[in-house]
Amino acid sequence: MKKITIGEAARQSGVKVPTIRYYESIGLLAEPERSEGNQRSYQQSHLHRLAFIRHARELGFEVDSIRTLLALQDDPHQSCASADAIAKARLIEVEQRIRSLMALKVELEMMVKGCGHGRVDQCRVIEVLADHGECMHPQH
Amino acid sequence: MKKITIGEAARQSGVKVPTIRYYESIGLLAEPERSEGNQRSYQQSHLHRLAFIRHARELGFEVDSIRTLLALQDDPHQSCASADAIAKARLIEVEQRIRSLMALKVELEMMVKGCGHGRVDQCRVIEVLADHGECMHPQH
DNA sequence: CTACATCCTCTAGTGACTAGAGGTGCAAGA
DNA sequence: TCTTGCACCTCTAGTCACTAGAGGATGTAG
Repeated sequence: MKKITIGEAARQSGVKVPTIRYYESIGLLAEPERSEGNQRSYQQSHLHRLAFIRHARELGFEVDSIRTLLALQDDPHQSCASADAIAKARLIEVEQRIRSLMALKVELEMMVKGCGHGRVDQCRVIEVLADHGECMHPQH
Repeated sequence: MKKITIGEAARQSGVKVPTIRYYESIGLLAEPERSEGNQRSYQQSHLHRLAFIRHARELGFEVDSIRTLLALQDDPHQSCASADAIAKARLIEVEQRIRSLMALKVELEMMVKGCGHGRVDQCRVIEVLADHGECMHPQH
């Protein structure tokens, strides 16, 4: 076991140093040993944990969901129904988000296309924003 | 000019009462007149402003961008280049966001599909999160 | 006149960090 | 051995765009 400093852990995991300390403070990452001079000294298991957290955050899972997922990971004999439920809920969110972003994209494209680079009083961007009725996708 | 209370403004604009006060506090919405008893009394112009802000927020514009857009709206003889630039920047963001959400969706679908509803140690959800190498879309 | 909804201001909390102040530890070069 | 200088430490406060709640005033319907 060689000592891994917080900086090294940050480099290897891609999670920033202050963020690692933050994860520790909210109990997402176990407190590591400390050196003589009170500096954090991580082990491989911490790096795995950080990778897990990072990946989950990138996938948009909230810290609370990650907490649940980590607890599940620690107890491999448990049913994975909760993990499945969390992932499914996230999938539904993502699908919803994609749908509304697609609608938004169409609207923004129309705005930008309509803009003749003239003066504001002929500007579609402003006009469309001002009048939602002109919006092609009033469901948002 | 009949008096429009903040509650009425909220109902008509779809912006919540505390949010309207918040917009006033950050200078996004002009301070309205007050009644004898110090209650806010809005005019039609405030409602238009609120509709504009709401729509722009729904489209994901930040408050600062909205501030710029509102300033542009107030001076219709100005060039609309800034409005155009803001909308274009937002469009690029949205396209990027859609791309990464699509990748994410694929990954989540695989996770959920792979989950045999057994125990955690056979669970794809946990496994994929733990090992980014298994991820089909390592660009995120 | 009395309920009662709505309004007021103010402070503090949310999530997930990020920034900065002010100080300590540690390894490498002179 | 000393010193330079980066990396580390803790703590507080700031970010964004709100949201929640306390504690009190106003306005309106019956």
